[in-house]
Amino acid sequence: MTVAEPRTEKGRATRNRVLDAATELVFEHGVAGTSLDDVRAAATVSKGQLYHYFADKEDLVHAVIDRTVQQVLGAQPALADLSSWAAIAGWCDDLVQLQVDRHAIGGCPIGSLAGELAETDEKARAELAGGFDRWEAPLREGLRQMQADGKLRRGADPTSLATATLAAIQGGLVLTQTRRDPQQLRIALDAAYAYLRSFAA
Amino acid sequence: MTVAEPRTEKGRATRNRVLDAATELVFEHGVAGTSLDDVRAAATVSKGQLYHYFADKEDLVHAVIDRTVQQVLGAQPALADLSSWAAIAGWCDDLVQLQVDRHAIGGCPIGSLAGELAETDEKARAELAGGFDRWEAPLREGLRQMQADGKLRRGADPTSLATATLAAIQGGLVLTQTRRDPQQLRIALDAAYAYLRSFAA
DNA sequence: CACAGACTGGACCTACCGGTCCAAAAGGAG
DNA sequence: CTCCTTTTGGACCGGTAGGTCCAGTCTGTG
Repeated sequence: MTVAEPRTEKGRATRNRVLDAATELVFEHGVAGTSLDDVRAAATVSKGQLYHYFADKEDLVHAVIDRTVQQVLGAQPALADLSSWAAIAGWCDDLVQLQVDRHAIGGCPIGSLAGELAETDEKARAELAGGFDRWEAPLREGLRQMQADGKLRRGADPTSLATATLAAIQGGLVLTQTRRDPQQLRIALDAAYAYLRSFAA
Repeated sequence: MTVAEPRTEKGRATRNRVLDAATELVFEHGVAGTSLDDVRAAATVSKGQLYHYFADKEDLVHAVIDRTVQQVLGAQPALADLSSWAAIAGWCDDLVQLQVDRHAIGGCPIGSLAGELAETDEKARAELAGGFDRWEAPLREGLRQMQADGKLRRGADPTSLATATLAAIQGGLVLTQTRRDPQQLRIALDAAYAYLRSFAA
C-alpha cells in the first residue's frame, strides 16, 4: 500500500504528531542525523503508522520541508507589513533577537535543509527555493509600496534589494551559527539595512 | 594501534590520495552522504590503509575540513591584496565567475560543512570558524590599509565591514545553490560592494 | 450490531556502515 | 641476505538504518 491521507480525527492527530516530531528532530540533528526510529520514538508511534502516512523517508522529509517553511515564515509576523523603514528595522531586530534567544544555535532551518539536500534531492531543492521565494516576496512588495509612497527612490530595484537582504540574513545566520555569536547576524543586517536606506528618497 | 604519520614517500602519497578523494566526495555528497567505503574505492585503497592513517571517520573529517579551507582560500589568489577598490571589485567578480563555471552547484564548501557539522561536532565547528577567520582577515587588513591610505573613511570599521561582506558571500552562495542561479551571488556581492563603497573617503 | 475501512503494534528482513584484526608484501639499513 | 618497520589487502563483525508485512484493534455508518 502506498501513502494514505488521514481520514479520521485520530489519524490526522497521529500524522501531525509524527510531522511535529520529525520537524524538530531534523532541525536539531539534520536529515541524515535523524533516523525514522528516532522519529517513531519521539512521536510515540509505531513503525507501521509511519509508513501508513508517509511513503518513505524522502516523502517524510518533503513534508518536513513544507512545515519548516511555514514555521519560519510564521515566526516572522512582521512580514505582514514591511512598507516602512521602521517596520523593516523592527523586523531585523526581531530576527537578531531570535538568535540571541536560541544562543546562536541551529542557524536558518531553511538554509540548513538547503545545504544538506540541494545536491541530492532535486524536488527538495525546488521546494526550498520556493520557501525562499515566499520569504523574499513580502519585503519586495513592501519596498514596492514604499516606492509608490515616495519613500524609496524610483531608480531602486525592489527585487534585487530584497534578494540582497535575504542573502544578508542567510549569510549572517551561517556566521552566527558557526561562530556561535548572534552579533554576526546583527552586523550583516545592519549593513543590509544601511544599504536599503541608501536608496531612501 | 592509533593513527600513524606516513614515514615514507609512498605512505604520504597514499594518505594524500585518501584525503583528496574524501575531500571531493564530501564536497559532492556531504559528510553523512560519504561512506568510508566510497572513499576507499575512490582512492583505490584498502580498509586497512584508511585506518592506518586516520583514527576514525571523525578524524578523517577533521583533515577534510583543513584541506577544504586551504582549497577555498587557495582558489582566491586575489586575497593576497585587497587594498584597493579595483582589487575588491575584481575579487568579487572572480567569486561570481567561479559559481558560473560550477553551474551554481555545491555552494560554499566551508559553509556547507558548517551547516552539517556545527551542531554535532564542536571541534569541527571551531575549525570551520577558524576557516572563516582566515577568509575574513585579508579583507579586513586590506580595508585597514585603505584607511591608512586615505581611501576609506576614518569612521569606518574594517572588522564589521569584512564580516558583513563575508556574510554577503555566504548568503549569496546559499541562494545561488538553492535557486541554481549564480546571479544570486552577483546581486549579494554588488550590494556588499556598494555598501563598502559608501564608506569611501 | 455488523462489517468495511482506517488505524496500530511490533516482529522481521536485508543492506550497509563504521570499525577491528591480522597476515602478507615492500623496502630501506646494516 | 637479513631483519625490522612501514605499508597493504581484505575477511570479518556487531550495530543500526530503512523498509516490509501482517495480524489485531478501533470506529463510524447503514
